[in-house]
Amino acid sequence: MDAFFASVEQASKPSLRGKAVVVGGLGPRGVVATASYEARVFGVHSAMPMAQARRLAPNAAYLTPRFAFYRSISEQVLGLLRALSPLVEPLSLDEAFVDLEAGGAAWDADSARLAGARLRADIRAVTGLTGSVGLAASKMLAKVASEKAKPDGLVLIEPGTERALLGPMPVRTLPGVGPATGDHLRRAGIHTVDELAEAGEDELVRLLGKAHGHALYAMAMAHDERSVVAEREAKSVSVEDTYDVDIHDRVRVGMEVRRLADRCVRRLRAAGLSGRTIVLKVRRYDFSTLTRSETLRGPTDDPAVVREAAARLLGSVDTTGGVRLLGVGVSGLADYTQEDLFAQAAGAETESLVEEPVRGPAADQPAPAERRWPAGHDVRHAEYGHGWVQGSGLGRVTVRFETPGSPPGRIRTFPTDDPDLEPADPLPLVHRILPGPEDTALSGAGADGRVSSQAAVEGG
DNA sequence: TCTGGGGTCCTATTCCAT
DNA sequence: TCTGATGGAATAGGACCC
Repeated sequence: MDAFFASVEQASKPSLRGKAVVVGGLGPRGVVATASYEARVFGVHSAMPMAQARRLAPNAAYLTPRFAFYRSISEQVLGLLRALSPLVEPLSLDEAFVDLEAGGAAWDADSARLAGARLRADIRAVTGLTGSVGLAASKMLAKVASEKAKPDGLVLIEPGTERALLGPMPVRTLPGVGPATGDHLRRAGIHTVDELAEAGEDELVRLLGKAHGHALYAMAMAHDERSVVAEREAKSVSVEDTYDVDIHDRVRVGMEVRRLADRCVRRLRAAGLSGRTIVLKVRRYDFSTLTRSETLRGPTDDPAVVREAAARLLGSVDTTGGVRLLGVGVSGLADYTQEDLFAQAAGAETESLVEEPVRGPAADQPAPAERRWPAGHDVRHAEYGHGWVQGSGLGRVTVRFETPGSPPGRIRTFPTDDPDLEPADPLPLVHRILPGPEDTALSGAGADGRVSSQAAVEGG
Protein backbone atom coordinates (compact mmCIF):
# COMPACT_ATOMS: atom_id res chain seq x y z
CA MET A 1 0.00 0.00 0.00
CA ASP A 2 1.31 3.43 -0.89
CA ALA A 3 2.28 5.66 2.05
CA PHE A 4 -0.25 3.55 3.90
CA PHE A 5 -0.95 5.39 7.15
CA ALA A 6 -0.92 8.81 5.51
CA SER A 7 -3.12 7.62 2.64
CA VAL A 8 -5.68 6.23 5.07
CA GLU A 9 -5.78 9.58 6.84
CA GLN A 10 -6.24 11.43 3.58
CA ALA A 11 -9.04 9.10 2.56
CA SER A 12 -10.70 9.60 5.95
CA LYS A 13 -10.30 13.35 5.97
CA PRO A 14 -11.24 15.17 2.76
CA SER A 15 -9.56 18.39 3.87
CA LEU A 16 -6.18 16.62 3.87
CA ARG A 17 -6.32 15.28 0.32
CA GLY A 18 -3.51 16.64 -1.79
CA LYS A 19 -1.83 18.06 1.31
CA ALA A 20 1.29 17.19 3.25
CA VAL A 21 0.36 14.70 5.99
CA VAL A 22 2.74 13.25 8.55
CA VAL A 23 1.73 10.35 10.79
CA GLY A 24 3.82 9.46 13.81
CA GLY A 25 4.47 10.07 17.48
CA LEU A 26 3.68 13.66 18.38
CA GLY A 27 5.59 13.78 21.65
CA PRO A 28 8.95 15.50 21.99
CA ARG A 29 10.69 12.27 21.05
CA GLY A 30 8.39 11.07 18.31
CA VAL A 31 9.50 9.92 14.89
CA VAL A 32 7.73 9.84 11.54
CA ALA A 33 5.95 6.59 10.76
CA THR A 34 4.69 7.63 7.32
CA ALA A 35 4.76 10.84 5.32
CA SER A 36 2.38 11.45 2.42
CA TYR A 37 4.00 11.98 -0.94
CA GLU A 38 3.16 15.67 -0.66
CA ALA A 39 5.16 15.79 2.58
CA ARG A 40 8.07 13.87 1.08
CA VAL A 41 8.60 16.75 -1.32
CA PHE A 42 9.85 18.73 1.69
CA GLY A 43 12.30 15.98 2.56
CA VAL A 44 10.21 14.36 5.28
CA HIS A 45 10.56 10.59 5.43
CA SER A 46 9.97 7.60 7.69
CA ALA A 47 12.05 7.29 10.87
CA MET A 48 12.92 10.98 10.85
CA PRO A 49 12.58 12.74 14.20
CA MET A 50 9.30 14.63 14.34
CA ALA A 51 11.05 17.83 15.38
CA GLN A 52 13.04 17.77 12.17
CA ALA A 53 9.93 17.04 10.10
CA ARG A 54 8.21 20.06 11.63
CA ARG A 55 11.07 22.29 10.64
CA LEU A 56 11.04 20.96 7.08
CA ALA A 57 7.24 21.03 6.66
CA PRO A 58 5.77 23.37 9.26
CA ASN A 59 2.42 23.50 7.51
CA ALA A 60 1.86 19.78 7.17
CA ALA A 61 -0.90 18.06 9.15
CA TYR A 62 0.57 16.05 12.05
CA LEU A 63 -1.45 13.06 13.21
CA THR A 64 -1.03 10.18 15.64
CA PRO A 65 -1.43 6.71 14.15
CA ARG A 66 -4.74 4.83 14.42
CA PHE A 67 -3.39 1.32 14.32
CA ALA A 68 -6.68 -0.46 14.93
CA PHE A 69 -8.19 1.22 11.88
CA TYR A 70 -5.14 0.52 9.73
CA ARG A 71 -5.33 -3.10 10.81
CA SER A 72 -8.94 -3.38 9.74
CA ILE A 73 -8.09 -2.06 6.28
CA SER A 74 -5.10 -4.34 6.13
CA GLU A 75 -7.44 -7.28 6.77
CA GLN A 76 -9.63 -6.25 3.85
CA VAL A 77 -6.63 -6.22 1.54
CA LEU A 78 -5.39 -9.55 2.87
CA GLY A 79 -8.83 -10.94 2.06
CA LEU A 80 -8.34 -9.92 -1.57
CA LEU A 81 -4.91 -11.53 -1.61
CA ARG A 82 -6.23 -14.77 -0.15
CA ALA A 83 -8.77 -14.93 -2.93
CA LEU A 84 -5.79 -15.16 -5.28
CA SER A 85 -3.84 -17.79 -3.39
CA PRO A 86 -3.76 -19.64 -0.10
CA LEU A 87 -0.09 -18.73 0.16
CA VAL A 88 -0.12 -15.18 1.49
CA GLU A 89 2.71 -14.01 3.73
CA PRO A 90 2.10 -10.67 5.44
CA LEU A 91 5.26 -8.72 6.20
CA SER A 92 3.60 -5.82 7.94
CA LEU A 93 0.27 -4.03 7.94
CA ASP A 94 0.86 -2.73 4.43
CA GLU A 95 2.89 -5.38 2.67
CA ALA A 96 2.58 -9.04 1.78
CA PHE A 97 3.94 -11.73 -0.53
CA VAL A 98 1.53 -13.83 -2.57
CA ASP A 99 2.42 -17.02 -4.41
CA LEU A 100 0.26 -16.56 -7.49
CA GLU A 101 1.35 -19.81 -9.05
CA ALA A 102 0.30 -21.83 -6.02
CA GLY A 103 -3.13 -20.26 -6.20
CA GLY A 104 -3.48 -20.86 -9.91
CA ALA A 105 -3.99 -17.14 -10.33
CA ALA A 106 -1.06 -16.82 -12.73
CA TRP A 107 1.21 -19.11 -14.67
CA ASP A 108 3.17 -16.79 -16.94
CA ALA A 109 4.05 -13.14 -17.37
CA ASP A 110 0.80 -12.19 -19.07
CA SER A 111 -1.50 -13.88 -16.60
CA ALA A 112 0.53 -12.45 -13.72
CA ARG A 113 0.26 -8.96 -15.12
CA LEU A 114 -3.48 -9.40 -15.49
CA ALA A 115 -3.90 -10.71 -11.95
CA GLY A 116 -1.80 -7.83 -10.62
CA ALA A 117 -3.82 -5.24 -12.50
CA ARG A 118 -7.08 -6.74 -11.28
CA LEU A 119 -5.79 -6.83 -7.75
CA ARG A 120 -4.88 -3.16 -7.86
CA ALA A 121 -8.32 -2.29 -9.14
CA ASP A 122 -9.95 -4.39 -6.43
CA ILE A 123 -7.86 -2.82 -3.69
CA ARG A 124 -8.99 0.55 -4.91
CA ALA A 125 -12.63 -0.50 -5.09
CA VAL A 126 -12.68 -2.11 -1.66
CA THR A 127 -10.51 0.30 0.31
CA GLY A 128 -10.43 3.47 -1.76
CA LEU A 129 -6.64 3.35 -1.54
CA THR A 130 -3.86 2.70 -4.02
CA GLY A 131 -1.47 -0.21 -3.80
CA SER A 132 1.55 -1.11 -5.87
CA VAL A 133 2.36 -4.55 -7.19
CA GLY A 134 5.71 -6.09 -7.97
CA LEU A 135 5.68 -9.31 -9.98
CA ALA A 136 8.68 -11.58 -10.29
CA ALA A 137 9.93 -15.12 -9.92
CA SER A 138 11.14 -14.77 -6.33
CA LYS A 139 10.34 -12.89 -3.16
CA MET A 140 13.43 -10.76 -3.33
CA LEU A 141 12.79 -9.72 -6.91
CA ALA A 142 9.10 -9.12 -6.26
CA LYS A 143 10.11 -6.78 -3.48
CA VAL A 144 12.54 -4.91 -5.68
CA ALA A 145 9.84 -4.69 -8.34
CA SER A 146 7.29 -3.32 -5.90
CA GLU A 147 9.76 -0.64 -4.78
CA LYS A 148 10.06 0.43 -8.39
CA ALA A 149 6.31 0.26 -8.85
CA LYS A 150 5.27 2.65 -6.16
CA PRO A 151 3.43 4.81 -5.93
CA ASP A 152 0.34 3.42 -7.59
CA GLY A 153 2.06 1.24 -10.14
CA LEU A 154 2.80 -2.28 -11.32
CA VAL A 155 6.19 -3.60 -12.33
CA LEU A 156 6.91 -7.05 -13.69
CA ILE A 157 10.41 -8.41 -13.97
CA GLU A 158 10.56 -10.63 -17.03
CA PRO A 159 12.23 -13.97 -16.43
CA GLY A 160 15.75 -13.82 -17.87
CA THR A 161 16.17 -10.10 -17.35
CA GLU A 162 16.85 -10.23 -13.62
CA ARG A 163 20.64 -9.92 -13.56
CA ALA A 164 20.74 -7.17 -16.14
CA LEU A 165 18.17 -5.22 -14.17
CA LEU A 166 19.81 -5.63 -10.77
CA GLY A 167 23.39 -5.16 -11.94
CA PRO A 168 23.64 -1.37 -12.03
CA MET A 169 21.50 -0.84 -8.92
CA PRO A 170 23.12 0.38 -5.69
CA VAL A 171 23.67 -2.35 -3.09
CA ARG A 172 21.25 -0.57 -0.76
CA THR A 173 18.32 -1.55 -2.98
CA LEU A 174 18.75 -5.17 -1.91
CA PRO A 175 16.56 -6.08 1.06
CA GLY A 176 18.79 -6.74 4.05
CA VAL A 177 21.40 -4.18 3.13
CA GLY A 178 20.99 -1.34 5.58
CA PRO A 179 23.19 1.57 6.63
CA ALA A 180 25.83 -0.56 8.37
CA THR A 181 26.25 -3.15 5.63
CA GLY A 182 26.08 -0.41 3.02
CA ASP A 183 28.97 1.46 4.66
CA HIS A 184 30.92 -1.72 5.08
CA LEU A 185 30.61 -2.52 1.40
CA ARG A 186 31.35 1.03 0.33
CA ARG A 187 34.61 0.99 2.26
CA ALA A 188 35.47 -2.17 0.35
CA GLY A 189 34.78 -0.34 -2.89
CA ILE A 190 31.54 -2.16 -3.60
CA HIS A 191 28.72 0.11 -4.68
CA THR A 192 26.55 -1.79 -7.15
CA VAL A 193 25.00 -5.22 -7.34
CA ASP A 194 27.34 -6.04 -10.23
CA GLU A 195 30.30 -5.25 -8.00
CA LEU A 196 28.85 -7.53 -5.34
CA ALA A 197 28.74 -10.38 -7.82
CA GLU A 198 32.27 -9.61 -9.02
CA ALA A 199 33.61 -9.62 -5.48
CA GLY A 200 32.66 -13.27 -5.24
CA GLU A 201 31.11 -15.32 -2.51
CA ASP A 202 34.29 -15.93 -0.51
CA GLU A 203 35.10 -12.25 -0.34
CA LEU A 204 31.58 -11.36 0.81
CA VAL A 205 31.67 -14.02 3.50
CA ARG A 206 35.03 -12.64 4.64
CA LEU A 207 33.62 -9.11 4.75
CA LEU A 208 30.21 -9.75 6.27
CA GLY A 209 30.26 -13.13 7.93
CA LYS A 210 28.90 -16.46 6.88
CA ALA A 211 25.14 -16.05 6.81
CA HIS A 212 25.04 -12.51 5.49
CA GLY A 213 27.80 -13.09 2.97
CA HIS A 214 26.18 -16.14 1.42
CA ALA A 215 22.75 -14.51 1.40
CA LEU A 216 24.03 -11.37 -0.25
CA TYR A 217 25.94 -13.21 -2.92
CA ALA A 218 22.86 -15.23 -3.76
CA MET A 219 20.81 -12.05 -4.04
CA ALA A 220 23.41 -10.40 -6.24
CA MET A 221 23.11 -13.39 -8.57
CA ALA A 222 19.33 -12.90 -8.50
CA HIS A 223 19.09 -16.24 -6.79
CA ASP A 224 16.36 -16.64 -4.17
CA GLU A 225 14.51 -19.88 -3.53
CA ARG A 226 12.69 -18.89 -0.37
CA SER A 227 9.07 -19.93 -0.51
CA VAL A 228 6.04 -17.96 0.56
CA VAL A 229 4.95 -19.19 3.99
CA ALA A 230 1.44 -18.44 5.04
CA GLU A 231 1.53 -18.86 8.77
CA ARG A 232 4.57 -17.87 10.73
CA GLU A 233 4.37 -18.20 14.44
CA ALA A 234 5.42 -15.33 16.66
CA LYS A 235 8.76 -15.89 18.40
CA SER A 236 8.56 -13.11 20.94
CA VAL A 237 6.18 -10.59 22.43
CA SER A 238 7.44 -7.28 23.75
CA VAL A 239 6.37 -3.80 24.78
CA GLU A 240 8.44 -0.71 25.28
CA ASP A 241 7.99 2.96 26.09
CA THR A 242 10.15 5.95 25.38
CA TYR A 243 9.57 8.65 27.97
CA ASP A 244 9.16 12.30 27.10
CA VAL A 245 11.86 13.14 29.62
CA ASP A 246 14.48 10.83 31.08
CA ILE A 247 13.55 9.09 34.32
CA HIS A 248 16.10 9.43 37.09
CA ASP A 249 14.13 8.18 40.05
CA ARG A 250 14.93 4.50 40.72
CA VAL A 251 11.57 3.92 42.33
CA ARG A 252 9.79 5.33 39.31
CA VAL A 253 11.93 3.14 37.03
CA GLY A 254 10.85 0.13 39.04
CA MET A 255 7.18 1.11 38.72
CA GLU A 256 7.46 1.53 34.99
CA VAL A 257 9.10 -1.85 34.58
CA ARG A 258 6.25 -3.42 36.52
CA ARG A 259 3.65 -1.72 34.31
CA LEU A 260 5.46 -2.84 31.18
CA ALA A 261 5.64 -6.40 32.49
CA ASP A 262 1.88 -6.37 33.04
CA ARG A 263 1.21 -4.95 29.60
CA CYS A 264 3.46 -7.56 28.04
CA VAL A 265 1.66 -10.36 29.87
CA ARG A 266 -1.72 -9.06 28.74
CA ARG A 267 -0.55 -9.25 25.15
CA LEU A 268 0.95 -12.66 25.73
CA ARG A 269 -2.29 -13.98 27.17
CA ALA A 270 -4.42 -12.39 24.50
CA ALA A 271 -2.40 -14.42 22.01
CA GLY A 272 -2.86 -17.57 24.09
CA LEU A 273 0.87 -17.90 24.68
CA SER A 274 3.35 -18.26 27.47
CA GLY A 275 7.10 -17.89 27.40
CA ARG A 276 10.26 -18.99 29.11
CA THR A 277 12.70 -16.14 28.63
CA ILE A 278 12.10 -12.69 30.11
CA VAL A 279 13.99 -9.79 28.57
CA LEU A 280 14.47 -6.34 30.03
CA LYS A 281 15.55 -3.53 27.73
CA VAL A 282 16.99 -0.25 28.93
CA ARG A 283 17.97 2.71 26.79
CA ARG A 284 19.96 5.19 28.81
CA TYR A 285 20.17 8.97 28.63
CA ASP A 286 22.98 8.73 26.07
CA PHE A 287 20.99 6.34 23.84
CA SER A 288 23.20 3.40 24.75
CA THR A 289 20.94 0.37 24.84
CA LEU A 290 21.35 -2.80 26.81
CA THR A 291 19.31 -5.91 27.39
CA ARG A 292 19.29 -8.39 30.23
CA SER A 293 17.49 -11.70 30.06
CA GLU A 294 16.65 -14.59 32.29
CA THR A 295 15.34 -18.00 31.31
CA LEU A 296 12.91 -19.74 33.61
CA ARG A 297 12.59 -23.48 34.13
CA GLY A 298 9.34 -23.49 32.20
CA PRO A 299 7.04 -21.16 30.26
CA THR A 300 4.82 -18.77 32.17
CA ASP A 301 2.10 -16.23 31.56
CA ASP A 302 1.83 -15.25 35.20
CA PRO A 303 2.13 -11.49 35.64
CA ALA A 304 3.73 -11.87 39.05
CA VAL A 305 6.43 -14.16 37.69
CA VAL A 306 7.23 -11.86 34.78
CA ARG A 307 7.23 -8.80 37.03
CA GLU A 308 9.62 -10.41 39.47
CA ALA A 309 11.98 -11.58 36.77
CA ALA A 310 11.98 -8.12 35.19
CA ALA A 311 12.63 -6.53 38.57
CA ARG A 312 15.57 -8.89 39.19
CA LEU A 313 17.02 -8.01 35.81
CA LEU A 314 16.64 -4.32 36.53
CA GLY A 315 18.77 -4.82 39.60
CA SER A 316 21.73 -5.72 37.36
CA VAL A 317 21.77 -2.52 35.30
CA ASP A 318 23.14 0.87 36.15
CA THR A 319 20.50 3.52 35.55
CA THR A 320 22.29 6.47 37.10
CA GLY A 321 22.28 9.31 34.63
CA GLY A 322 18.71 8.61 33.59
CA VAL A 323 16.68 6.29 31.43
CA ARG A 324 14.97 7.24 28.17
CA LEU A 325 13.33 3.91 27.29
CA LEU A 326 12.27 0.80 29.12
CA GLY A 327 10.97 -2.42 27.61
CA VAL A 328 9.90 -5.88 28.71
CA GLY A 329 9.66 -8.86 26.41
CA VAL A 330 9.04 -12.58 26.53
CA SER A 331 10.55 -15.10 24.12
CA GLY A 332 10.94 -18.83 23.98
CA LEU A 333 7.20 -18.94 23.40
CA ALA A 334 5.10 -22.01 23.97
CA ASP A 335 1.48 -22.81 23.56
CA TYR A 336 -0.55 -21.72 26.51
CA THR A 337 -1.65 -25.32 27.02
CA GLN A 338 1.90 -26.38 27.69
CA GLU A 339 1.94 -24.15 30.72
CA ASP A 340 3.62 -25.65 33.73
CA LEU A 341 0.82 -27.10 35.81
CA PHE A 342 2.59 -26.31 39.04
CA ALA A 343 2.87 -22.64 38.14
CA GLN A 344 -0.79 -22.57 37.19
CA ALA A 345 -1.85 -24.10 40.46
CA ALA A 346 0.37 -21.81 42.48
CA GLY A 347 -0.74 -18.86 40.42
CA ALA A 348 -4.40 -19.48 41.15
CA GLU A 349 -4.08 -17.73 44.49
CA THR A 350 -1.65 -14.99 43.66
CA GLU A 351 -3.15 -14.16 40.33
CA SER A 352 -6.51 -12.93 41.40
CA LEU A 353 -4.73 -10.69 43.86
CA VAL A 354 -2.21 -9.62 41.34
CA GLU A 355 -4.13 -9.27 38.23
CA GLU A 356 -7.12 -7.27 39.22
CA PRO A 357 -5.24 -4.02 39.64
CA VAL A 358 -3.53 -4.73 36.35
CA ARG A 359 -6.76 -4.93 34.44
CA GLY A 360 -8.27 -1.90 36.07
CA PRO A 361 -8.57 0.91 33.57
CA ALA A 362 -7.03 3.44 35.90
CA ALA A 363 -4.08 1.25 36.78
CA ASP A 364 -1.89 2.53 33.98
CA GLN A 365 -2.67 6.22 33.92
CA PRO A 366 -2.43 7.61 37.44
CA ALA A 367 -5.38 9.97 37.16
CA PRO A 368 -6.73 10.72 33.69
CA ALA A 369 -8.87 13.53 35.03
CA GLU A 370 -8.68 15.17 31.63
CA ARG A 371 -9.91 13.31 28.58
CA ARG A 372 -7.33 12.76 25.85
CA TRP A 373 -7.99 14.00 22.33
CA PRO A 374 -5.24 12.60 20.11
CA ALA A 375 -4.72 14.53 16.90
CA GLY A 376 -6.40 12.81 13.99
CA HIS A 377 -8.73 10.59 15.99
CA ASP A 378 -12.46 10.47 15.33
CA VAL A 379 -15.07 12.21 17.45
CA ARG A 380 -18.80 12.73 17.38
CA HIS A 381 -20.57 15.89 18.46
CA ALA A 382 -24.20 15.83 19.49
CA GLU A 383 -25.06 18.71 17.20
CA TYR A 384 -22.40 18.82 14.46
CA GLY A 385 -21.94 15.09 13.90
CA HIS A 386 -18.80 13.20 12.95
CA GLY A 387 -15.39 14.84 12.82
CA TRP A 388 -11.78 14.49 13.84
CA VAL A 389 -9.45 16.16 16.27
CA GLN A 390 -7.31 18.76 14.59
CA GLY A 391 -5.52 19.71 17.77
CA SER A 392 -5.95 20.22 21.46
CA GLY A 393 -4.37 22.05 24.35
CA LEU A 394 -5.02 24.66 26.99
CA GLY A 395 -8.34 23.10 27.80
CA ARG A 396 -9.63 23.33 24.25
CA VAL A 397 -10.01 20.86 21.44
CA THR A 398 -10.37 21.82 17.79
CA VAL A 399 -12.48 19.56 15.60
CA ARG A 400 -12.99 19.47 11.86
CA PHE A 401 -16.39 18.11 10.91
CA GLU A 402 -16.14 15.98 7.82
CA THR A 403 -16.43 12.34 6.75
CA PRO A 404 -14.79 10.27 4.01
CA GLY A 405 -17.71 10.97 1.69
CA SER A 406 -18.25 14.63 2.52
CA PRO A 407 -16.62 17.73 1.07
CA PRO A 408 -13.90 19.34 3.21
CA GLY A 409 -15.51 20.40 6.48
CA ARG A 410 -15.58 23.30 8.90
CA ILE A 411 -13.56 23.72 12.09
CA ARG A 412 -15.01 24.34 15.53
CA THR A 413 -13.40 24.60 18.95
CA PHE A 414 -14.78 23.21 22.21
CA PRO A 415 -13.72 22.91 25.82
CA THR A 416 -11.96 19.55 26.34
CA ASP A 417 -14.65 18.53 28.79
CA ASP A 418 -17.59 19.44 26.54
CA PRO A 419 -20.24 16.80 27.29
CA ASP A 420 -21.55 16.96 23.72
CA LEU A 421 -18.24 15.70 22.40
CA GLU A 422 -17.20 12.06 22.56
CA PRO A 423 -14.64 9.77 20.93
CA ALA A 424 -15.99 7.86 17.93
CA ASP A 425 -15.08 4.90 15.76
CA PRO A 426 -13.62 5.53 12.32
CA LEU A 427 -16.05 5.53 9.40
CA PRO A 428 -15.51 3.18 6.47
CA LEU A 429 -13.53 4.75 3.65
CA VAL A 430 -15.73 3.36 0.91
CA HIS A 431 -19.47 3.75 1.14
CA ARG A 432 -20.70 0.71 -0.69
CA ILE A 433 -23.60 1.15 -3.03
CA LEU A 434 -25.47 -2.14 -2.77
CA PRO A 435 -22.49 -4.42 -3.18
CA GLY A 436 -23.26 -7.13 -5.68
CA PRO A 437 -21.80 -10.58 -5.06
CA GLU A 438 -19.44 -10.38 -8.01
CA ASP A 439 -18.15 -7.10 -6.70
CA THR A 440 -15.55 -8.77 -4.57
CA ALA A 441 -15.56 -12.25 -6.05
CA LEU A 442 -12.39 -11.91 -8.06
CA SER A 443 -11.19 -15.45 -8.25
CA GLY A 444 -8.04 -15.91 -10.23
CA ALA A 445 -8.60 -17.68 -13.50
CA GLY A 446 -8.28 -21.26 -12.43
CA ALA A 447 -5.34 -22.97 -13.97
CA ASP A 448 -2.25 -24.59 -12.70
CA GLY A 449 1.03 -22.93 -13.18
CA ARG A 450 4.48 -23.79 -14.34
CA VAL A 451 6.41 -20.57 -14.20
CA SER A 452 7.00 -19.58 -10.61
CA SER A 453 5.41 -16.29 -9.88
CA GLN A 454 5.46 -14.21 -6.75
CA ALA A 455 3.81 -10.93 -6.12
CA ALA A 456 4.57 -8.36 -3.48
CA VAL A 457 1.99 -5.81 -2.63
CA GLU A 458 3.85 -3.03 -1.15
CA GLY A 459 3.66 0.28 0.54
CA GLY A 460 5.90 3.15 0.89
C1' DT B 1 18.79 17.32 14.64
C1' DC B 2 18.43 13.84 18.06
C1' DT B 3 16.86 9.63 17.10
C1' DG B 4 9.42 4.99 18.02
C1' DG B 5 7.61 0.44 18.53
C1' DG B 6 7.26 -4.16 17.25
C1' DG B 7 9.47 -7.63 15.48
C1' DT B 8 13.28 -11.17 13.04
C1' DC B 9 17.73 -13.01 12.38
C1' DC B 10 22.74 -13.48 13.10
C1' DT B 11 27.11 -13.55 15.79
C1' DA B 12 30.17 -13.94 19.62
C1' DT B 13 30.92 -15.39 24.14
C1' DT B 14 30.29 -18.04 28.15
C1' DC B 15 28.89 -21.87 30.61
C1' DC B 16 27.82 -26.52 31.26
C1' DA B 17 27.31 -31.43 30.14
C1' DT B 18 29.07 -35.33 28.01
C1' DT C 1 40.59 -38.50 37.89
C1' DC C 2 42.28 -35.11 34.91
C1' DT C 3 42.15 -33.07 30.43
C1' DG C 4 40.41 -31.93 26.06
C1' DA C 5 37.02 -31.78 22.34
C1' DT C 6 32.50 -30.92 21.09
C1' DG C 7 28.10 -29.11 21.17
C1' DG C 8 23.90 -27.13 23.00
C1' DA C 9 21.71 -23.59 25.69
C1' DA C 10 21.79 -19.19 27.52
C1' DT C 11 23.15 -14.49 27.18
C1' DA C 12 24.21 -9.89 25.02
C1' DG C 13 24.49 -7.04 21.28
C1' DG C 14 23.64 -5.38 16.75
C1' DA C 15 21.69 -5.00 11.92
C1' DC C 16 17.66 -4.79 9.59
C1' DC C 17 12.66 -4.37 8.31
C1' DC C 18 8.17 -1.62 8.12
